Amino acid sequence: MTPANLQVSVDCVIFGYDDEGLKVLLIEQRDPTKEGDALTSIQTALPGDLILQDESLDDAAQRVLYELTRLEGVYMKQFHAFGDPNRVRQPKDQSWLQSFRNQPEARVLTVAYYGLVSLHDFTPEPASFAGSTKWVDVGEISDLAFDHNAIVTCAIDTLREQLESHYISFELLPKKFTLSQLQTLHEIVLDKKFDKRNFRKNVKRMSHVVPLDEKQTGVLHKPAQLFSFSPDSIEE
Amino acid sequence: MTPANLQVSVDCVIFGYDDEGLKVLLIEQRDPTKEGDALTSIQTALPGDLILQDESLDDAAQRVLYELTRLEGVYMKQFHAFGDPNRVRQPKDQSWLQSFRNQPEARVLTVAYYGLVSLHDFTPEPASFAGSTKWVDVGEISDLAFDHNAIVTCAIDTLREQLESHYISFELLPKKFTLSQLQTLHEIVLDKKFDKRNFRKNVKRMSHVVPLDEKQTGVLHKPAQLFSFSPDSIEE
DNA sequence: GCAAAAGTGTTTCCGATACACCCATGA
DNA sequence: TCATGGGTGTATCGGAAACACTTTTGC
Repeated sequence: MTPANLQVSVDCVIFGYDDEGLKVLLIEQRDPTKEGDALTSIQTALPGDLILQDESLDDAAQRVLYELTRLEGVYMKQFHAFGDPNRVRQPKDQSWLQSFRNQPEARVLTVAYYGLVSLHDFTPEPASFAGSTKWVDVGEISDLAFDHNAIVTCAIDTLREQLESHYISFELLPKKFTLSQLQTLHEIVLDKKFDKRNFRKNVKRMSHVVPLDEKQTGVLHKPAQLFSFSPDSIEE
Repeated sequence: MTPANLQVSVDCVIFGYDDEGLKVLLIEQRDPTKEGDALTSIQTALPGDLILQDESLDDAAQRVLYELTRLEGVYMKQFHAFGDPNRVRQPKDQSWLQSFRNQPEARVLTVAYYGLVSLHDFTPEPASFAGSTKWVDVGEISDLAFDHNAIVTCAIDTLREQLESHYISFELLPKKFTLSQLQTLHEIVLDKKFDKRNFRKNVKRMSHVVPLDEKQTGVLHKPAQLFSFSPDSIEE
C-alpha cells in the first residue's frame, strides 16, 4: 500500500485548420535501433514529454510543444488526465521508451491539452528531434503510440463542445477571415451544415466579430468582406 | 533538466444535496501534534490522498473516498488536474504533510473529481481516520488546505455546466422524487428561478423521467406524484 | 459572357415565456 | 376550515429554420 511511483507527462493534441480541413500534428518516432538517416519510423505519436520539476502543467505543455515542434504561443487548454496504470506498457511502446526514458518501465500519467493553430497564412513547418512531424487529417489518423488514439478522440469531443461556447474559432482562422471561412470551419468541426443567411445573421449579433474596411483580393469571384476577432468587445 | 520527481493524488469534491441546499463533504485534519482525543483541528480539506501503484485514477478516487469517509458507489467524474509546483508548499500545509506523508516536501499533482450524493433518504454519516467529516453548505466554505478552495470553485462551475447536459440531477435526488424537488435542485445549483408550469412541461418531454403509481405520504398538503429516473429510456 | 462564390429579407414554425386559479391533504 | 404546497392551460413573443435570386470579380 505504498503510494505510486510514477512520472507525469503532458501530451498535446494540436489542431491545425485550413480550407482543406481539420488536422492534428503528429510526430513520427524515429526508430532508435537504426542510427543514421534511416527514416523508418516505428510509431506515430502526439507531441508530449515528461514535465520538469518546477514548471506548471500549462508551462510544460508550451515547453514540450516548442521543443518538439518549435511552435510557440499556441492557444492550449487542458482537457483530461489519462492515468491507466498500463497505458505505456504495451509491447509496441517499449522500444521507444527504452531509448528515450530513464525509467522505461515506469508508470506514466499524462495530462492532455488541446491546442489550436491556423494554417492559413502559412503552414508552420514543425521541427522535431524525435523524428519528422506532419499534419494529418482528423479522419485519417492511423494507430498511434500508447493510448494516443483515445486522447485524440477525447480532444475532438472537447473541441466540439467548446467551439461555440468558448470563443475559440478564431484561433483556427487567419487574422482576417471571411464569413464563409468561419462557416466552413464550424461545418467541418461540428460535421453539420448551416444555412448561409441564418449563419450570417447570428454572426452579426456577435459584437466580437468586427467587419474590416478591406476585401479579399486575388480570388476569381466576387471578393468577400474581411472580418476580424476583437477580444475586447465580447459582451453579454 | 531532469524530469520532475513528484507524487500524484486524487481529491474529491463530493456534493450532497437535500431540501436544505447543496453541500460539500469536508474533512477536518486532526492536529497531529496533539495526540489523544484533542479534536483541535488545524485545517479543513477535501477528501484526497495519493494514488497507488496499480490503480487507475477512477479507482483511486473511489478508494480514497471510501477510506476517508466509508462512502461507496458514489457517482464521480474527473474534471481537472491541478499541477502548480507549489500547490502544497504553503507553510499552513506543512504540518499536516510532515505527519502523514513520507515525502512532505514533494511536489504533488492532484487530479480532481466531483461526486454526487443524495442526502434525502438518509444522511451518510462519513467516518474518517483523518479527523471528523462534515457536510458544509457551498455558500459557507471557509479557508481550506492547499489549493482546495480553487478546486471547489472549479467543481461548482463544472457541476453547473454539466447539470443540464449530463443527466446527473438524479444522483442528487432520492430514488423517488417529486417534480418540485427536481425544480428546487436546479434552482439552487444554477442560482436561478424557474416557472413551475414551464419547468414541468419540459420535464414531461424527457423520456428518462418516468411517473410512478405512487404519491407522497405524510405531508401536510396535497401529496405529490412521485417520479423516478430511468436510464434505459434516454432517447434522442 | 461565364464561372464562382458573395451577399441579402421574408415567412413560417416551434420552443420559451408569462401568467392565476382550483385541488388534496393533515392539522 | 384553513394552511400548505400540488397541479394544470393558453396566449404571446422571439429566435430558429427554410428558402432563391442578384452582385461582383477574374478569366
